[in-house]
Amino acid sequence: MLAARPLPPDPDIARSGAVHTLVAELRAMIAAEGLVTGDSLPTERELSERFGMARNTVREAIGVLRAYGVIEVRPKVGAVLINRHLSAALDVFSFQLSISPETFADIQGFRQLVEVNLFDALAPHLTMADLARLEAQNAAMLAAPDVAACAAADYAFHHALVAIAGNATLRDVYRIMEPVILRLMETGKETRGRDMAHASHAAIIRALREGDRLAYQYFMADHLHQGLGFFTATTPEAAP
Amino acid sequence: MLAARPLPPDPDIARSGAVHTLVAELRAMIAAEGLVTGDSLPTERELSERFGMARNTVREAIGVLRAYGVIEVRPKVGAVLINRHLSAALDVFSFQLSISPETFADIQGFRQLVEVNLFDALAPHLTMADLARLEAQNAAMLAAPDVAACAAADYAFHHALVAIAGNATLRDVYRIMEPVILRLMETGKETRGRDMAHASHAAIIRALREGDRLAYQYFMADHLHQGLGFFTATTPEAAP
DNA sequence: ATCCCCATTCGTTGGACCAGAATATGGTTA
DNA sequence: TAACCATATTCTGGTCCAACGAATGGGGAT
Repeated sequence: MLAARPLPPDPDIARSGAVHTLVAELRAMIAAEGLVTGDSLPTERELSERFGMARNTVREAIGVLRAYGVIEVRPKVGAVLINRHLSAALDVFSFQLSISPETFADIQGFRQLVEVNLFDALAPHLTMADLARLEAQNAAMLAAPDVAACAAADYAFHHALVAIAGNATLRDVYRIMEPVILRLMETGKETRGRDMAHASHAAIIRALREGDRLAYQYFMADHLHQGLGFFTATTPEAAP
Repeated sequence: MLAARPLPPDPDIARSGAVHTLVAELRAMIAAEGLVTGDSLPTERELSERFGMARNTVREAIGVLRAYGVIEVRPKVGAVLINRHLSAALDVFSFQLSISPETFADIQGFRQLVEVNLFDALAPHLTMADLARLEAQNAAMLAAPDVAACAAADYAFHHALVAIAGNATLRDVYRIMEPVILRLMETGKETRGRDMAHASHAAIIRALREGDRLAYQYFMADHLHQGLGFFTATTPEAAP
């Protein structure tokens, strides 16, 4: 079962076959007919008839397009064009995202970079409803029955914070990091307890409510630094 | 509206159906059996028998995994695990037909958030060689023969900047966004010329060399704001 | 306008055939 | 006998076909 081959001499993905050609033809057809987001493709049977291929082959090609975030197929209505390429690409990227110490460090560093400096992107969109939701999520963290639920609530708080900024790319990036962040938070909860995180969140919310940029940055940096501290102690290699 | 949804983080994508569950099960199987790059999966017929699904369904799931860059299927050999999810993500994102103005603004906003605040993550790792390379790339942008090459050099500059921070995950995310950033830069070059970008880059490098955090933030924000400004000013209605 | 029924469409299944590659087989020769 | 090469066999993926179930949108009846 274990492959003994050194490495495939053909690094190229299969560029032949009916499915691949059909994907290319569909792409060309979309471009030729000027279809835009929201338009729908013909039915599978019609496509199979038009291109002279079996419906299973058409389905496989459509599956590729769906995995690529180009179309979204709804039963009875057909395949409609969507604009979710980046989300799909990030999904693909994160499919095998390993939960390793390096990834932990990367993502925690990314969170510091983003969340501490998020205030300016956040403030213009912030509403009272947002603040109420953040407080509800913070309360839910305290009421969580176990560590996993607590970590989930913690993640929900930060994800909601990021979502308020209204940047779909940033939200997608956070979404793909969710499993890693959850693991990170669970470990943190086990070592530090949840009260500290709750207090930090409350301070962050207060700073947001008062529009205090410096206070927000201070509390957020402090909050994230707590999470970073525990695990840098467990990673031997953090240099160059 | 805030009903306690247990698990669906993204209700957009279809998270049901035999194909999706099989993808998840295959993913779990790979993790459970500790399969690594080079190992091979059972045959389609064996999988269909083991999971009680038709071979066509198994094929669709395998097609998804192949589109995700997780496996590469060779005739007679079967599906072997590969480690190409990053390049697969690049393929996915390059596949897109048209880039919407929303995506442009979105990614530019993401870049602002990241790159403007990158200084603190950058400074500890910055070396003289890094500065020299940045200057070389900036010079290359000026010497580029055409707009595409100029945009490529521009992207190389920013990618190198992000890479210096030493965050591999962030660097990969930037690589995934490369096609869109390139398109963005090409359009910018056509309207604004390259001298302005070159001057901004030079100012950024100077700020880095002098360790001037505020100057770096100022010039980077200005630089990225130019790119955003042109685009928001010239957002035409998408091709109907 | 509302409700109900039906036709259409996707989702999935089971089976079939074909081309090609890996392997076993058998014959040939040193 | 043993090494070697050509052939036959046997998998495996790639494609196609026919069919059924479930869900849903639309059209007709009220």
